[in-house]
This record gives sequence, structure tokens and C-alpha cells, in this order.
Amino acid sequence: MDDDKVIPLTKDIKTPARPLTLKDVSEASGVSEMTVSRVLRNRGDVSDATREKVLKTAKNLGYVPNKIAGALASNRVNLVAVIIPSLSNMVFPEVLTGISEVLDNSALQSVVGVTNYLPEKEEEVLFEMLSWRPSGIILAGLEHTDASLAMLASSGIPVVEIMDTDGDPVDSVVGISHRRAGREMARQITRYGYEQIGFLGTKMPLDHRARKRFEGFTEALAKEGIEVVDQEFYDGGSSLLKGRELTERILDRNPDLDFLYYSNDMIGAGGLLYLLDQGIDIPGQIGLAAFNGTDLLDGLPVQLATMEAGRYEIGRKAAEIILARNEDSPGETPNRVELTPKIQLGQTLKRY
Amino acid sequence: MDDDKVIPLTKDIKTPARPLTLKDVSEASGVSEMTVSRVLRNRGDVSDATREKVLKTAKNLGYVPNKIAGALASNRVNLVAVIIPSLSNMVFPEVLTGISEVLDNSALQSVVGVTNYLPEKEEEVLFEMLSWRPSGIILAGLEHTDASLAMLASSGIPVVEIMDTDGDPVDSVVGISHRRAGREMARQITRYGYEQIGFLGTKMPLDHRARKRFEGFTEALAKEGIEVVDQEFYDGGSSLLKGRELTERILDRNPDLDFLYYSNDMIGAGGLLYLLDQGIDIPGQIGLAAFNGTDLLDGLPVQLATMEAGRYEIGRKAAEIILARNEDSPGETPNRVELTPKIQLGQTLKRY
DNA sequence: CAATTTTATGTAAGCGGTTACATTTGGCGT
DNA sequence: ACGCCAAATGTAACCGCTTACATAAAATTG
Repeated sequence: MDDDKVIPLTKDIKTPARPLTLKDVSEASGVSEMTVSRVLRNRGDVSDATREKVLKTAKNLGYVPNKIAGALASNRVNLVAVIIPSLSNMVFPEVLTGISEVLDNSALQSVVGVTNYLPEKEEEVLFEMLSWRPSGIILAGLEHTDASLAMLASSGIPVVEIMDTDGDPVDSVVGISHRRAGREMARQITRYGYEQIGFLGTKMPLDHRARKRFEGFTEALAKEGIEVVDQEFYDGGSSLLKGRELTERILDRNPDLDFLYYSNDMIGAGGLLYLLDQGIDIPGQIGLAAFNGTDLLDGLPVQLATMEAGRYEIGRKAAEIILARNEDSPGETPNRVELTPKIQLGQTLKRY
Repeated sequence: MDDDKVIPLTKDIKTPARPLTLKDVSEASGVSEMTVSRVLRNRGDVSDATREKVLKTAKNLGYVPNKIAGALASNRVNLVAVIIPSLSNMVFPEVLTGISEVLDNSALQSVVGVTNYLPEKEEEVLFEMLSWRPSGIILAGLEHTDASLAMLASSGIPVVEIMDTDGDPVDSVVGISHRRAGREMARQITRYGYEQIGFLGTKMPLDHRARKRFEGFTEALAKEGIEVVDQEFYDGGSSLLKGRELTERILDRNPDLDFLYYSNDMIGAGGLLYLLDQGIDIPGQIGLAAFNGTDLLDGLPVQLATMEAGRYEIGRKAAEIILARNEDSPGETPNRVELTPKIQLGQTLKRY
């Protein structure tokens, strides 16, 4: 029954019943497995002659190393686990892009897990990821289940929590202060004399960063003796349409609102388009602001005020920390990188 | 020098120098490693008493199984490699979402690789992925390097090529015919009497699907004796702003154009907003159509004609095939699933 | 209640690489 | 030409888990 170990050396193997191993390459090239291993990893001294010979036969055979085995033996896994709440919100793909760019010039590679904003799902995904013993973990937010926190703390793996710096990281953190972003925007709004302010955003028990922005926002308004008049929440993904609907609804209830603060650009843009359709004077009658600084806004008829969250940079910095921690002689790495969100006043806030 | 094997059983282990193994759990719970393994995998007969005991100690210790070792021993990896060109184009995150949804109810998990539309990069990513011996591979497009094709063919792993059905798959394919989508749109355009047609899209040597749509488009126009008057190409990501710029440019050159066909919704929407700003009558003076059916379009002031590419469904179907192929007794699975793109005429095409 | 089956648990080998060390070969100074 | 060190290659153990099989204990049967 036992398939014998003879492997045809011709190139026209159609479906090798058994994937090739180091041994196959070793036998086919007449050197030991160790030497093949050295060649394939570019480690240790190998003569040019054998190196080439081995490389050639490996290529001819179509050998693909088994990283599973390699990782087990070497106790090294070139994977970085990235755990984010969603792929539908363009913010996260952008962060991923930043991460990939940095890792692309290294031996590390990112693996993405999505939590749908659910802490329990995050816990699951994290457990799954940890069981692959990655070289680093990047995950969104500072809020995690106790079990997740315990796993992170005891994993012995470099952890970077991203997006949000309002709180204490398990290990290190890269992001912006959303509280501060909210306060900042509130300051601009009061500065221009708006007083009847409405807020539109996601249901916030799920979205801690939106919540923190809101908190900072109301807090800074309160200092000026202003309160948010009304608010509109939604769940599910953000879309222009949703922005339109929310805006219509809040204005139906409160026609006197003179400012609308949106928790992200997509619904903000929807609101903007709605108001333009209605022929409402922006910012004369109603001022608008949102959050993120996506390039979606660049194409709108009117430049929406927003706050650039630097998500691309966040990804880069996070990846750089993981990389640094994986160096042979890891120097000191920052355990807190707080970027400064840049406000873009656009044309929907300033009044003259 | 040798660290002894005693593991403190208290919960307050801060940083276990060495990650826990099956053996640690085995010793702490007084049963063999095998029994622990059985409990943790829910396989084989284990008495309720020992099961609970093992689960409790595993939890107390904070044991996280090592999938690397498990995968090597069992020759099973619960990972599905997904290889896509980009994360910036919302199409792909949507496909990913479809895939994740299906896999979420299974033991399989997706791992994403990004190629930036570069065949060589795809080859690299594929090699990397294959070296983890995944249970399936889902990758975008039918065009790959010879080396990639060879790897796919000889991997012995289920492969699903997605998005595009115009060509022959290595193994199986799920998608739409972009040629047909282009033809279909051309038919609608000629039907409403447009004659001076411009095309705006990505540089197409990279983007085969855009190219195929364009080919189908011109081919169907040709049948009516119509030629595309002018075209505008760009590279880099799509954005509203880019759509505006391209539109302005093509109309500067050809003020007489009466129809613009965009290769995706984002630039189409940008074009639409630009034309509205210019006070141009749509579709009276110029008709518009794009491609994808993203919900971005739902919030625009005017409903842009487009073609729903069913990318979400593509993800689901692809994942289902991989799942089916990984069943214990894999039945027949389709090796070609061609979805029908649904045209959405909107308000920018039909003229009365 | 001995014989047999079923359930529960344990033992040994090995998955495909890499680490650590041993051995062989070759280069070079004197 | 001898000895010595570096370069080139090989050997053996083991990474942490699972497969396959063996054994022990409990349940079933006539």
C-alpha cells in the first residue's frame, strides 16, 4: 500500500500526490537536507556551485517550502496579526495599506481579522491569531474584553493598539485622541458663533472612538455654555443615503439647528448633498463638519469641514513599531505615539 | 542553564518566559497530552469528568494551542488564502466581506494578500500563501504569470478565481462576464440614441476587467457603426476628484460628446457632480453610465446609471465552493459560476 | 460472572523543517 | 609539506502537536 518515495524528476508531474519536501530536493540535487535548507534561507556558508545547483533543482521540481514546519522548528513566524472592526469603513483598508507598505520591505507579512465591532468576536479572532504565534499584533482600539486583555498581556508578543490614544495600552499605542478631536471641532464651531447644534453618528456603545469624539465635543461645548440640541443615531454601514436620511430627520424635528456635526465623512457628505438639494445656504443657514479627511470630500461641490485622522500614518507607525521590536537587538520603541489630527475647515464652517 | 519544567499554577503568571504547551496542561490536570488534545479538539471519547477538568485547567493557565504544531502534525490548515489586487477599491473589501460571512460559520478562516495589480507581486504573495498550505485559494482574475499558474495547478489545493469569467480557470471560477457587461451597456446607450461617446477609466494593461468591459463595449458599439470618440485614462486610486478632472479634460477636448462611460462608480460619480456643477443637462445634453453598483450612488443628487457587479455574491459563492471542496466527502462542485450583472438605468441614461 | 464490546486513556512515531554541533574539505602561511 | 583555521557540508535531536495503535477500565450480554 505504501507509496514508495521515488519522485519522478521530470518536469511534467501533473498532480504530485504528495507535496514535495526538503528531502525530495535534497535527493534530487545530491546534497543533504541541511544544505538545501541553508540555500533556500540564504543562511550559513554554501559554495556557489551547490547553491546554484540546489536552486535550480528546487525550481525545476516546483518546490514550495512548508512554512508550517519551518515555523515550528525555528519558533519564528513572519506574520503580523491585524485585527480591525470592519472592512466596509474605508478607514480600515487605509490603515491596512499603511501597514502593508511598511511590511512590504521586510520579511513580515500581515494577516487580517475582522471583528464586526463585536468584542466577543474580537476575542475569538485574537485567540485564533495568537494560536499561530505571530510576530506582532496590531489591533484597533483600547477597549477589549478581559479575556482578550489577558491573552494579549501574557502572549509575550509585541502589541500595538491603534486609532485611539484615549486610554492605557496593553503594550503600545498609535493613534489620535478622539476626545481632543471632538473638543477641537467644538471650539471651531463655537468660534464661528453656531449655537443650535445637532449631532449625527453611529450608535456608540459599539464605536468607542465615535463616542469619545462625542464626549470631547459636548464637553468643550459645555464650557461655552452650549448643549447639543438633538442627535440622530444609526447602525450598520455608513453611506451617503444614510447621511441624507439622518439629516432630513433631524431637521424635521429641529428646523432651527444651525450646525450639524457628523461622526464620519460619508454621512457628512450625504448630509451636505441633501442640504444642497434643498437649496439651503451652507454655511449661512447651516454649518457642517464631519470626521476623517477621506478624499471622497475632495470631489464634492462644496468642501466639507472635517478632521484628518491620519489613518494611513497610523498604519505605518504601528507597523514600524512591530518591525523594530522584531529586530535582533530591539532598541527602545515608543509605547505611545499620538498623532495630531489636522482640521480642515473647508467651506462649510467658516462664516464671515 | 536549562530552565526547569515547573510551571507555577497560579493565575498571576505575568510573563511566562515560554509559552504553554499541551504538556503543561497535561501535567497540571494529571492526564496525558493525548487526552488534553482530544478535549481541546472535541474529538474521540473523553469522560465528562476529565473533559471539564482539562478545560478548566487550560483556561486557568491561559493555554493557547499552537496551531503551527497542530497543522504540521495533522496536515490540515484551516486557512483560505484570498489574493486581491487592492484594498482601496471598495469592490474588494466587499468581496472579502462576502467570503468572511460564509467562512464565519465554518472552521475555515480567510487570510488576505494584496498584489497592487502587479503580476509579479501576485506571484510572490501566492508563493508565500502556498507555503502555508492553505485549504483553499481564492484569487482575483484569470490572468496570472506562468509561474503562478504552475504553482496553482500543482498545489493540489482547491482554487477559485473570482470576478471575471471571460477565460479559462485553473480550477474553478466565480464572477461575471465583463465583456458582456460592456456590451450590455453599449446596447443601452445606442438604444437611446447616443452617438458621440467618450470612455473614462483606469490604465488598462493592469486592470484586465476594465479592459474587457471596454472591449465588449467598443465591440457592441461597432456593430451599430459607432466608435468611441475619445478616451481618458488614469492610474492610481479612483476618487470623485479624479472623476471630475477626467471629465473636464475630455470635454475640453470634445465638447460635442453626448455620452460618458466610466469604468467605475467613483469616477462616474465625480463626473456626475462636475457636470451638475457646470449646469449641464443630464441626460439631455450628456448621458452617463458607470460600473459597480456601489451604494455610494444611492446618495447622489441624480441616480447614475450603472451595472451591479454582484461582488458580494461573488465572495459568498467562492467561499462556498472552497467549503464544499473541504468536506469529508466532497461532492461535485461547479467549476464555473457566472452571475448576471444587473443594469441599473438610473436617471442619467434614459432619454424620452 | 466470564466473555465480549464499548468507552476511556495512554504510548510511540513522525509531520517537515531548523538548531546546534560534529565532521570533512580546502586555503594559506611559513 | 605541515599545521591550522575558515568554509562547506552533514548528523541528530527536537519544535508541539496529531495519527495510529495499544492498553485499561467500564458497560453489556447471555
